[in-house]
Amino acid sequence: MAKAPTVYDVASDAGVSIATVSRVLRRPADVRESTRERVMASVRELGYVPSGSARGLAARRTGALGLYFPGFDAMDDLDEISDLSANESPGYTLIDDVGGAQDSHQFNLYFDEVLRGAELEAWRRGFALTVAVGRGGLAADAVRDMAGRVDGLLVLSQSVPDDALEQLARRIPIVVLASKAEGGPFDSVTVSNREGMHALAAHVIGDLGSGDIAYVAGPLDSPDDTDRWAGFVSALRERGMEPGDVRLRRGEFTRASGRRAGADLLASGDLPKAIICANDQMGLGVLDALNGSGVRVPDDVVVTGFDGIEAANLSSPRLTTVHQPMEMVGRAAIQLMQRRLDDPEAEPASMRLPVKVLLRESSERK
Amino acid sequence: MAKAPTVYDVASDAGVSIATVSRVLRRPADVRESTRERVMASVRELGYVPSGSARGLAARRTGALGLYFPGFDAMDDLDEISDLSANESPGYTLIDDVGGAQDSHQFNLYFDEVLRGAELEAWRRGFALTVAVGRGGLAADAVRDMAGRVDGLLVLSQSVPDDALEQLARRIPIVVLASKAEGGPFDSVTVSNREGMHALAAHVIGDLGSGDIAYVAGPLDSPDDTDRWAGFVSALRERGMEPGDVRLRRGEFTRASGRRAGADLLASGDLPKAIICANDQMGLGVLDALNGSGVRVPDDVVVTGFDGIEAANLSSPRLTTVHQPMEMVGRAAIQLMQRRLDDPEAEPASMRLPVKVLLRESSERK
DNA sequence: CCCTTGAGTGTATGCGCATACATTGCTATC
DNA sequence: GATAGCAATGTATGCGCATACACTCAAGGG
Repeated sequence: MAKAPTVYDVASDAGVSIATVSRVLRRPADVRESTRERVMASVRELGYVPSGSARGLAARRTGALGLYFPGFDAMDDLDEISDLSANESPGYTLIDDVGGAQDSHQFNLYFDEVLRGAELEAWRRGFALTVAVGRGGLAADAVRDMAGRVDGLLVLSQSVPDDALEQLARRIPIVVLASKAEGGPFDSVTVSNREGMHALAAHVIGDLGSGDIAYVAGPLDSPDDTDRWAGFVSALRERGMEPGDVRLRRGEFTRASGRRAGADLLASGDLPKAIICANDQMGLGVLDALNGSGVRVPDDVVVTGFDGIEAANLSSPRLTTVHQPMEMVGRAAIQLMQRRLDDPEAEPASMRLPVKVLLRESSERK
Repeated sequence: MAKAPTVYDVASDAGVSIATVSRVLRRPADVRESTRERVMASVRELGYVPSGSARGLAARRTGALGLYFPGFDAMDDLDEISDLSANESPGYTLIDDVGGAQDSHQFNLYFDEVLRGAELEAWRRGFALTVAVGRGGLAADAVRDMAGRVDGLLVLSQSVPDDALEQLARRIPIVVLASKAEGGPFDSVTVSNREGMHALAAHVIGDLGSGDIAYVAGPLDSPDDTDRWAGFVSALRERGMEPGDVRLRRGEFTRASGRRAGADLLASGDLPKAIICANDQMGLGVLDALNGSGVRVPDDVVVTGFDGIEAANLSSPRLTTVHQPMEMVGRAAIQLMQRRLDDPEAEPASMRLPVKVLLRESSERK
């Protein structure tokens, strides 16, 4: 790895000054064509690549945006993969997976899709995108480090302590994703959790006629859960019902906890007419429990989820759900960031993205 | 956004020199504790965040690694999401999705998982990870820009023109993912495509007894397809069969092309005993075609896929497949990069990662 | 023929940090 | 009590680029 050539090398090779080299790269129109070609030839010949650090320092902008997500502390089973001698192994393992768990680690699909949208939009605008997933307790440090190297920061709500965030906001624009509160001090992107659940619940209740309903909620500290519950309650009230009229169970947004909730309801010997779940994983878990017991969905019980994950589209019956536009969340965040960079003084804005209520076989009789 | 404080501001606030400030942050042990605390207090008070650009320039390393993936040109339907007034909308759309397509855009799950692995491993090593997805014809430019801002580049095979890559390799370490050829000039990570398909095919053929087999291949220009075919052929030969003894169809790695292949085989009126597909999407397509026609899988026909995507775990019957360790690919790539950064003169190395052959209901009779 | 004008290029500087080297003030040593 | 030795800190410099400003030169105007 020879020492990387710099503007100086290119300049002397092409017989011009470094200013001209820089201009050829940044404002080609300002340079005579013959000069430009000479410089470009040297650039190619030397394999010159401008230093991002030097550019960033001189121009006072890095041209990169940062995306920070909270991680799952648990996943850090930190084994080295192997030494290179792995090449000697047979290269495969035979596994009898018949009857294997249909459960699956689909845990951070949320991250994946948001990232994809953010990357797309960042690319369109000429930004690089740097990603970091928080792990362990060093969120504040990690995000701080990131803040030093980007022009703007996209942060998932709750992933960074509020005080640390406000600190950073003094230096660098911040957009909060999936913020619980619109109208905070930051630009933010939210999803119509509440409206979506309201629409879904209203539909289910309206179809049913009867009010015999169970609600499988998520953890108490989840803002998503709070919003969805609020939407559900408002739909109830429209029908003259109260939260007290509903059988409420609380899970952890996991398929296993959905299975438990479903089994409990079965065991009670008195199934409700509908089981509304605060997310898809739990909805799928409920389906698991019911499918194993001869109960027919949707004929005996209607089941719904929330999120619109892929597995909800592949279950049988397919799960009625509310699809969150996760990729759009990423894209919208970058758009808000662009706006903020263009006009640092603008009032904090909030984008609320629409959801799609997908009525499928788990709730619709043909 | 007040002007960001610098080392100079912190130094004067704390009554020390900038060298001391820098030391407090980088080599705390070299500074007396009382001084250190004074400096840290100023850092906190001023909300100081070190400039990544300046650090990178002075230290000659950016502390970031880059991950470059080819994109899907088609996906760029570049609509602006909306103005901020979207907040006035109802926030949801009701969609009757009964009988909706179970097909799904699972297109860049590969990207997602590799990224996740790379991010994890980069984080462990204190690197930031910058991602870019190539779009349009500017791969060389985009990757060049990226090269200027990272200490090392991970590149998916085929995503960057070879000459551009070799150019860059003179300046910056490069690791190629899913390289077709081990033993090239670059460090690379590959997956045991060939060995996996060999094992799977040998298992199927052995079970079957008979040799009546169809193979649904992918596009001719796919290195993955080439390797898998090679593994398949070697398994055939072990049984004394030749490629000519097999019915070969070629698809495009899509579910639709799998459906077509399945329909064709059905229409021939003479189903083979096994249909080996070069990827899961096509395998699922074949299942789609067969499921609609009363043919029983695996009793009448065995069907297999390759890749281990989630949908293959959720189909009915569940699809026997070969699972690629995509997250491991990302992790291994970072490990190779670390090694290369530690020892720039090391011989190019290649890691071949093992796959898992997952025998499931589409090939196994109980 | 002198002056103005503008296109094209060069010179000089600063961006914010890390770090080699110099300096200071102690303590330990004899 | 003089000196070597070390810990703690300061001074000065360069990293590679963008860019404000200065300069040159040729064409056009008076």
